[in-house]
Amino acid sequence: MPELPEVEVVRAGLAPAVVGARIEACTVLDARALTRHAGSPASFEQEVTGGSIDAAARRGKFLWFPLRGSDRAVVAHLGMSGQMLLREPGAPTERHERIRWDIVHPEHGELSVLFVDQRTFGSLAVDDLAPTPDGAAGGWGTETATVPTQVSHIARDPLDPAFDQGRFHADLARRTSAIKRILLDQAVVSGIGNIYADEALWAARIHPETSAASLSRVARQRLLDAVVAVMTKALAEGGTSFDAQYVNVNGQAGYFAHSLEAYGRTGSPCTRCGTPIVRVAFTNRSSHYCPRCQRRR
DNA sequence: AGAGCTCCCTGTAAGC
DNA sequence: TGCTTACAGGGAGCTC
Repeated sequence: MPELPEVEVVRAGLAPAVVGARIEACTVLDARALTRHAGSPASFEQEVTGGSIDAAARRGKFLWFPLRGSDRAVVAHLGMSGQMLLREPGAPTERHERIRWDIVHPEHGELSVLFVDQRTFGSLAVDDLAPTPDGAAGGWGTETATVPTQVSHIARDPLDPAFDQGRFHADLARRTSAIKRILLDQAVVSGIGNIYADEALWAARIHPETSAASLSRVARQRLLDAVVAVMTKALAEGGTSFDAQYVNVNGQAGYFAHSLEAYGRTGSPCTRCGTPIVRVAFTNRSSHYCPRCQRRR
């Protein structure tokens, strides 16, 4: 499932191909990919066609592509199964392809950008860009201090140079919910999904059901450091280089799977203490943790 | 405002 | 073997 490291791999893979490119044609194959778009599929196609992409930006799990001279951007969220793929022009339709752009890049020539999404939780939309309240760049991949209105409520992610550590500490100290729920709240800290939440809690030796407010400042910082460490490591292992001939930008997870310590390791020994990792239900999801290293307080 | 729940969707895998 | 059910889960939106 694409979380921050996977989405960043997609952003970094797309950037050399799409920044500076002009969208010559846009085809919506499935309107369900436009659930966040305010207008009709025809209006999406019309507005995107002819647009030139100025940047490939990301905050948390959201991507956006500012359109030149318009104060508007195409916003993309991959949901659970979304992919953005680069293909040669005229490439056959993918099984779950929802939207396609035919672009022309001044250096790389013609390419197709495919939005493919099996479970349709992802979407594209055209949205207004609004100034950031803190005046810093909107996210990775852009120096412009704007962010799409759909993304404005999303907190900066922990890898963002303008991430507000003080606000992170204050939010955790104030919230009484389980720390895992708070980690997954994109308005508190963005980019974390179920996998990296479990990994960071394991690394910081914190039980997922611990009340956020009960954590000491030291524990909060240890957790934040763990989030940064696990995401940085995942990103480094997933980094891919741009291939001008045939670019395959793949949003699927899995490359980091061999490094996982908690997620998906139910019954396997904790690599720190040997105790079997347990799995418990958690708000329609699962939590994986070591019952010995991550004692409930 | 915060907490906690449902819903959206499809493919895979486990269970009977 | 074939059907049914559980499960994966991001984030909007709802109620209390």
